[in-house]
Amino acid sequence: DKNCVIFYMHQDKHFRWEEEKCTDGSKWRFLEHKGPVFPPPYEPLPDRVRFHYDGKAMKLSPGAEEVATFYAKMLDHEYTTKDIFRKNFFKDWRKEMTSEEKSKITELKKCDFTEMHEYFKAQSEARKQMSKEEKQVKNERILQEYGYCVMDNHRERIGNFRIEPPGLFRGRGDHPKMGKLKRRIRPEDIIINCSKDSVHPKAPPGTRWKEVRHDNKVTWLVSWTEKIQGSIKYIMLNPSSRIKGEKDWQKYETARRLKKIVERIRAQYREDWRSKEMRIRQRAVALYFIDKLALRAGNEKDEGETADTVGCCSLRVEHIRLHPQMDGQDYVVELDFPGKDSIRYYNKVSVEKRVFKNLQLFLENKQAKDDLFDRLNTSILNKHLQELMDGLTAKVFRTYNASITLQQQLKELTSSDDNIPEKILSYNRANRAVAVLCNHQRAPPKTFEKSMHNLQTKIDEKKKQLSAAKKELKAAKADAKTLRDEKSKRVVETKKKAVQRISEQLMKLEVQATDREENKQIALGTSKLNYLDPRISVAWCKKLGVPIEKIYNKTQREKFAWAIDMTDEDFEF
DNA sequence: GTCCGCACTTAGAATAAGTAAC
DNA sequence: GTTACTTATTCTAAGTGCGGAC
Repeated sequence: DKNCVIFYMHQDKHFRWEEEKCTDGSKWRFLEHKGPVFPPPYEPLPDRVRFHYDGKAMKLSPGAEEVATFYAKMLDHEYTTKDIFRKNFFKDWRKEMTSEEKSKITELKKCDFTEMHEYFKAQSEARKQMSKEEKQVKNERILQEYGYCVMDNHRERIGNFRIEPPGLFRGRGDHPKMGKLKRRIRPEDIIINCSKDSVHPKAPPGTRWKEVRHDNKVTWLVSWTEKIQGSIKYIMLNPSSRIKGEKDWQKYETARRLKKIVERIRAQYREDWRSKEMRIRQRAVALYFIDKLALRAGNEKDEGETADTVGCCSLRVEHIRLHPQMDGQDYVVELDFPGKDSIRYYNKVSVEKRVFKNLQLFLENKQAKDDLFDRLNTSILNKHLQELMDGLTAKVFRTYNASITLQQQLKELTSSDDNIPEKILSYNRANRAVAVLCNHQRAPPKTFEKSMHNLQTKIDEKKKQLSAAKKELKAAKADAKTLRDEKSKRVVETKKKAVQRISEQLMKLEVQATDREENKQIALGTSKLNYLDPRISVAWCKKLGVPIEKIYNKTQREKFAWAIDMTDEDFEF
């Protein structure tokens, strides 16, 4: 049966497999869990920790105090300097005040939260001082009780089994709702999903769930509606689970099917650049961007509710500039737009003449705020892609291009003669090429300069050590030449080994420095976790004798257990 | 087509844990 | 043992894409 999926996975060293998946869209047959873990209730501040308004100490009602602490905790965060954040916070805070407080506290800038801030800083300091065991015993107990569920005969790890604690909404970029109050979630807000014939999770004493349902067409265990955006939040399984692993595997198999026909698709969209129909030209140019530049699809977003970010289909005139000539290249397209998480995408790319001419056409008679692709959206694009290949959507191109790039780069950069640190540097460089393609950026770590400096100091020291060791070797050799006895020969050998060891250490440090410098603003984790077929990495490790632990940490090995299990060194993406 | 609800993947930041240096 | 820094894990926001109602 084609629809049957056989899934192999190691867990607890027992070979485990699932087969005969149902084809009716059901995701499980049995599901039992203990429900979510709620954050602890609010603990009022001790009286000595005071809030000041307009220079005077003021005791707040518990409700108002709790919301004030959310702000106090963020005092040294940039958020609290932003107007929108402050405005949204103050508005929602006032809703929690008694009428007396409301009439007194009328301006945020007269509020002084510093004592509260200091108090929380001291608390988190104290928490750090707690012994390892103290923290772990409690965490471990909760993890064992709530961190696992049973799904179809297997005990599976749950991803996020804790309910999000109340706080202030931290939207990314220029988010219009940043600073708004994220209310405490109550059991009455929560929907439980589990098997009818399982032991249902108990709501905390004196409370009840909003609903208990038994829907095996979905994978979530717990859900609730988040009131700031009105979206639904879920508790789902850990990436190491069968249900996630299988889906992940499927994702890469879809990308591999794209590989087989991608040249045909490319030929077609190039053909479509000449279409008589505007909608087809737009579709073809957008697809070219998605394929060549690994752009995201770009769904529409509700204006005013979210930060203004775009993807391919939602690009506007203001995000693109055309340069017939630039830096010695023809037909240069300059793209500059805020992407997912408001990360800036900036790129100058030389394109084919037809693409350039089409873009000129799309821009004609338009204003800065107008859509570049006015006859296109993600739904139209994906419908077209679906016709080209079963399961093909815009994001499959990102997966495909990321994985194929890793495979090519690994081939290009690594040689079996390299030593392990060199191989790992090459792996990281291949990974980096993908991260650059996918525009995975990070803020340079706060300690970056210092840590680079420290590393350089280490390198300098190691260099001194090396020259000293070389000197000693030379002297030993001279001794051996004159004395010609066994003992001095042995000394030469030891010194030789020392030189070798130290120069190896130096090389390692230098490689590390290069790696770190090149990684300053680039985040490798996202591509490694979400875009790179793990079988490419596993095969590479096997072929070149690199231990898998050098590439994947424990969590990653758990997530990719299926790939580690099934892949031999000949695997080709 | 358009809109909307829903479920799921992808994302960088924040925080915790681990480790090396002192 | 403590501190300083690195790495792993957690957190939750922000995307994608599907399907159904109109």
